[in-house]
Amino acid sequence: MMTKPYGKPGDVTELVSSLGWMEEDLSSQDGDRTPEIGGRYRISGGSRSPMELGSEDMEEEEEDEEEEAGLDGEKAPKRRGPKKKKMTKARLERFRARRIKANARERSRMHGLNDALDNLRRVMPCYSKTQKLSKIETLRLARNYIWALSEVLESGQSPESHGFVEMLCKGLSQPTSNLVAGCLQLGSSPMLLNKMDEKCGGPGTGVVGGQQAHPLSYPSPGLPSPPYGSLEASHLLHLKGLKGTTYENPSPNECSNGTPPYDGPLTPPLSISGNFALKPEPSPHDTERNFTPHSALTAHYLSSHHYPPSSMGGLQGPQSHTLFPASRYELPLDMAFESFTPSHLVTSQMGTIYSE
DNA sequence: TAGGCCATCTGGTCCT
DNA sequence: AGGACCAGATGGCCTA
Repeated sequence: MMTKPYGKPGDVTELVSSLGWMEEDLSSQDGDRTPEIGGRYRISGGSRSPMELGSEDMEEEEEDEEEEAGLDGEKAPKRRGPKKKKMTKARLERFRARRIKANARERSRMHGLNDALDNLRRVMPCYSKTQKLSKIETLRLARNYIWALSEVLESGQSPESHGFVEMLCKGLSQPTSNLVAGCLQLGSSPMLLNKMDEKCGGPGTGVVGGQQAHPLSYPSPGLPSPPYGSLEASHLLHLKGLKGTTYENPSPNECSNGTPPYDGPLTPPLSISGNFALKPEPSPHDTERNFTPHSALTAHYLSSHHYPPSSMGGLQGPQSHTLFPASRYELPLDMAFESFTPSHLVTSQMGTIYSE
């Protein structure tokens, strides 16, 4: 996949040529994601670019000559801090090489972050490959989703209730709220559509998590038409069918849809849906923290194990001894959004999920 | 065209 | 020294 080229002004080629750089094939640093324009690497051309600063000193061949403050003027204010060493050619080259490597790492890091966000999007109540939630909306919805699910567990509120939808939509933008509301209204009037073609199980199978999924879609009046308003069926199905569901967790890689499998350690919220509970005994696979988008299974598990709501704050179940430090799992998603105080339910569950 | 969102570059800070 | 992480800056793309 080739991402869009950098939109930055300034072509490093000039700088490279001025330095005597060979045109490097930078693709080795970042795979196919290396941005190129016309085969040339582009970098920012900010006014403070060290490249430009350095280029002025390039003529200097003296090695590491210290600048004498006051050489250029008796009134010149003395600079504080470490004296800047002159950018010799060698130093400049090292600097650039470092910078390019750092840029590649940073790109890679951000791609990883985006991949994680994509994984998060996939477990949201409404997921569309074509109309992605923005990053901020994804986080907001995730927070609300956790909150709403905890309410389902704690108060027995129906996931089909108006309140559930309201919780999900709290603080979301209008379009996202419409999307979520539209998706969840499906719960009472599902329509069969082979939406699962783009989900797990391949075209027509509709198999999600070992169950026969009922692909849902929502042609909501006044709402953006699908796929904007498409629904990840498994969520609602599990929300609706918390009782008596036999669940076999598929491999995390089974739901790839052509996207890279998610094989890294899961962040706690994502792991709500892991097969944490149905295998009391740690298996060799437990360390992989299998992941499937069926968050409501947590509810299923907890309810089937008769965890009273009162115990959620200090989980008294068989695995309560494995609770993780609360500080680590206290929903950082809250962040700068409006005040949000979910029960400790989810936090407590995390300890269970991750018991090893 | 303004505003939202995004990808990227960059320099600073902290840590190993 | 080098990597991870972060926040600010910048510019492109898209949509209302």
